[in-house]
Amino acid sequence: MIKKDLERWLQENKIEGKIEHPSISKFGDYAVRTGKPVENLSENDIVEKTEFMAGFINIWLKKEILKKETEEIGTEVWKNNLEINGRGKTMVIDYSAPNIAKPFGIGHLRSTDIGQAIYNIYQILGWKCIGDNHLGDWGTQFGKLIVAIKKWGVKPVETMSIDDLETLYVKFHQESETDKDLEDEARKWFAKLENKDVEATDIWQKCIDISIKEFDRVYELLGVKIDYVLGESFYLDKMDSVIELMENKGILKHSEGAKIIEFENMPPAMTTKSNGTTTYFLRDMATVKYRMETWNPDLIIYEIGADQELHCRQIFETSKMLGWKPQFYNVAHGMIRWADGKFSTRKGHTIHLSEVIDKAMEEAKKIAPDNDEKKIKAVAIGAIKFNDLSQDPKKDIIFDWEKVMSMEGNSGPYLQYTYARCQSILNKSKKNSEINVDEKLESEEENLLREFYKFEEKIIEAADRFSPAVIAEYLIGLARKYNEFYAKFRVIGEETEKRRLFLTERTAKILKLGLTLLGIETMEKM
RNA sequence: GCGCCUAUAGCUCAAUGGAUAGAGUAAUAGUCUUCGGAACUAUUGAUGAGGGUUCGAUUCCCCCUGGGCGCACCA
Repeated sequence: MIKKDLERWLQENKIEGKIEHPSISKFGDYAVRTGKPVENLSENDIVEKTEFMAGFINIWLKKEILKKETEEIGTEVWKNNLEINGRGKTMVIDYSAPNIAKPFGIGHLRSTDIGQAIYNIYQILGWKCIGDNHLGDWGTQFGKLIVAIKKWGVKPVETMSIDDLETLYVKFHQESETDKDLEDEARKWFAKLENKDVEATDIWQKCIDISIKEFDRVYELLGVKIDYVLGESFYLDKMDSVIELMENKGILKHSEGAKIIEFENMPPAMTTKSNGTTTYFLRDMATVKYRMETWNPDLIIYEIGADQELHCRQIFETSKMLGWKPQFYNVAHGMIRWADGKFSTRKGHTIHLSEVIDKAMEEAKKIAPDNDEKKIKAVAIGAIKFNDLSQDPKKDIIFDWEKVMSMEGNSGPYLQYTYARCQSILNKSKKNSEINVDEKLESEEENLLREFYKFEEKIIEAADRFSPAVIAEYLIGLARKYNEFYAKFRVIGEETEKRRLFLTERTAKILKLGLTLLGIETMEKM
């Protein structure tokens, strides 16, 4: 990796400071702020020249090394270099986690596609990755659902769709505003469920079956496969031992009939309610314990919305109190909301993912009516995912129909299109791709050559920052540079065909690798 | 009330202490007898307010204002 070599060289010359890519390319490939010039720099394989300006040492890399690094991208050597970063380390990532009996909303999409991208990024960096879909399949919400089904269900549960279930759930909330007894009834039914009541369990199981079927359809559509689906109910028989551990550590307090854990700088977390039923906090603690015992991870990542930031901090802090060793991180992605601020999910006014996909597919069809269904779908999903992935995860997303379906400019389809464009040239040309760095390059060509090697750095940065957006931004920049080049020069039939093929081929390679990391499909033609 | 996040161009986003704050979109004017126009070129346009730290602040600290989320029997 060039950056590592450069760091070594700087050390040899006793130059300290953060190396960075200058804001403008005319200041070189890298720069270090030293404040004063440094004399007698040692000879080196990678540095072509340096120049002191405005407090910076600007550094230009040798084209020979740029060529070598570029050629390596995607090869075994390259993969091996990346893998060194995380070799021997294990991470578990908790993502997607839709709730049973509720359609897959765009909120869960965010968790799903960011989580999957982080998984892919850590994996290419050599980590052993375990994806765990922690389904919301337990809790008082089922008490509510059972009450609603028994009171207002007009057909047998097993024949209901997931939308029917959602409608009933929403109705429960509306009715319970006036009828206060409903909440109590729901809690009683949940207690029955926890005590393995036959009727409650039967209804619960049927709701699970309906939901899983729907989720599988969505994951298939999104091209997402999560290693494990261990919902909350999986931990039912694993909670007692956690309670015992907490008792032994003396961190469990009794308060108003409930069992809680208190923290110094946070509100308390409840493990057991006054009626004896368990909470999702306790199930989450059992989950951490199970993950440790099963996979012994170094790092556990939660890809969960910012609305559960406190809950996550309580889990992390409690784990620390129990002396558990993994590092924890919560992506705490921002909420999706309208431009005017409101996004009322409680009132049943959610946006379902299927609706977004349908609309995006219509849009993709308008642009290219001749494309088959498969390509239309890949473009539509590419647009939707990219919209999510290209923004800093922790910021809220303003939901905008036009932007979600955008297929121009900074968009997934722009990248897919650029890739297809490259492939089209590569398929037409009969020549080998090859670059001779002694030839004088056009500035658009040189811009490309000086962009390729950064890919590796961006993957590492994305992992450090838990932000796939770092890669998304880079790919947009690369595609833009390629299209600038493309608009100005021809490839096929020119004297310079070989080297232009090289630039085209390398651009395509990175776009494909990068999009794959983001979980976005590429196609040869579109 | 307390805690966490957040404020950059008309709109949606970049810039994680550095050089001239970058893109997309919208608007306007162009490029092309297209190796694929889902493209390219050009013009217009921005750091919420006030302090502080620093050689240097969109970035760090304080305060004010606006927005989002959370704060025990939902998950």
